[in-house]
Amino acid sequence: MENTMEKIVALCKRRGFIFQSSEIYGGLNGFWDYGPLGVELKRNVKDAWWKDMITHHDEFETPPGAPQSFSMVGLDCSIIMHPQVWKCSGHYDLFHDFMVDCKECKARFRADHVGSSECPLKPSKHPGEHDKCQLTPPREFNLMFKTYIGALSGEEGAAFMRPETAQGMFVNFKNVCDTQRVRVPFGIAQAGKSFRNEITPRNFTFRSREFEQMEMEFFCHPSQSFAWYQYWRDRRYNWYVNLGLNSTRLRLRDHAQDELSHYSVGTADIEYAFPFLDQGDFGELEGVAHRGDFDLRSHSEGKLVRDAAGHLTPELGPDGKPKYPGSGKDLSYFDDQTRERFLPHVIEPAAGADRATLAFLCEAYTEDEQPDDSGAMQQRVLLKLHPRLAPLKAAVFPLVKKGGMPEFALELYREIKRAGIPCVYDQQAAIGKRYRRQDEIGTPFCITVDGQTIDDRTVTWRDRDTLEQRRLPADRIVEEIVNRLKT
RNA sequence: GCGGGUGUAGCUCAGAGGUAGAGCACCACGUUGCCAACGUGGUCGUCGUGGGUUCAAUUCCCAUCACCCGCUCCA
Repeated sequence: MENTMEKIVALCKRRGFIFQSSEIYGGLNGFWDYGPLGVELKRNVKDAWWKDMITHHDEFETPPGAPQSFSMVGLDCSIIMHPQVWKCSGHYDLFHDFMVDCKECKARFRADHVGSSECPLKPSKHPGEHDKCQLTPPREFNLMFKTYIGALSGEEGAAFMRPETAQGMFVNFKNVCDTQRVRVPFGIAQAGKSFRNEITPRNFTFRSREFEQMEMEFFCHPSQSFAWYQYWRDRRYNWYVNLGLNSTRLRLRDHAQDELSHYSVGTADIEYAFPFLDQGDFGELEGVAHRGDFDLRSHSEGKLVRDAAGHLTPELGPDGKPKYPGSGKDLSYFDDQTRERFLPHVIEPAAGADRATLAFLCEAYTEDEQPDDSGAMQQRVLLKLHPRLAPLKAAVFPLVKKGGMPEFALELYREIKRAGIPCVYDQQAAIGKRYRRQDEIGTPFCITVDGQTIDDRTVTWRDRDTLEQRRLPADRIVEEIVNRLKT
């Protein structure tokens, strides 16, 4: 089914979910715009996340599987931060490579790894050692977007647009502790744009250069950190399942030891088998990482590296001082109950909002066959989106444009809108076509006003997935929609 | 960054060196009483963009941009 993805991309464009950025100018590789329906869908994804993380969190109750109760707070940091943030986080070095291409064998090597890389041309060992090798000079690859602060764009004003939202939460750890009366364990959550100069943006919105993240940093006592890691890993996986990714296309995968980042002591990915991937391949939706005390230490002492004994210590420059000095601020936490001072460990569930949105779209895309008015089977395209995620929750139709039906339907439509529920009114074309139009954009409920409505104020409630029809009093429609949105 | 493919109406696509077509969609009117209805009428394109060859280019050539596939990359 390699063209399933093409159909989804075409549907996204045709119905106004996702457009290519700057399309009238020929498009821009790696950038995408969300249309009128897409913005609703993606906002619903982010809202679901924010509400489940922050708004609906009960800090007095211990959730199932959690070691204890805890607090959650939100944050919204600037996209451009002090350049030192990225030096201490490790992004500056790791995202900033010099690469060498060989024009003969079409291979690319990191400039600092040429001596240890293998040249495809035998019998030479390393790139550049064979007579045929044609290496380009080292070229700079900046994986972070560089920008300039101030109207005079000199190098002294150079800065970067954040490649992740996480650092804003580490940098504000002390501010949150000092102002919010929170106690460890607690989490800080943030959703927002991030930017990475991906070498190969591809696969629709999956790998974009501008994208949105939903990240949370959970600060806990080191002795409890592994229990919290397991809690968040399972809880985040179930979040996707409960919102509709409940097929075998979703999986939770623990990283192997050699796959772990330089700072991580445990990481699990929540992955989805996107239709654009090969059979058996999965793409990352969210990474849940046990980051230890790497981040708070780095922003305090300076950028850390692992020494010969395997311990994290500040990386030193030629002068014997930290290569990238930290803030020098004490970011430890004092527990006034246990009289203990410690540097909290961090569990980080970091999700891609665009990737989640795309996964929900892919999972929802369904083709089935339903009989038309003459009983012949016709193909139907529908998005089986969870009602919480659907851009529109309901559509109201008059069965035909006469007999007072449009007036009644319009009034019902307005009542639904006044309740704050995204809804459309449509009296165009035949009733069957209107149902199908809504199916294609994932509207879960259609309400039809007919002749009987005028007599007894009941309407037809039609379900997107089952096509089932029920008769309900018009006055109970808003209540019914609200109830269905809670499940 | 490399190699291959693609780019024509909102969508799916046809087309030929002589200045563009179909189906669907969309809009109007009428009809239509629950799952992509019917009739009549109507709107839509600088043929991805820029340049070249030619009397004439959407068609041939070059470049460029975007998308797809493969390689490379992916803290």
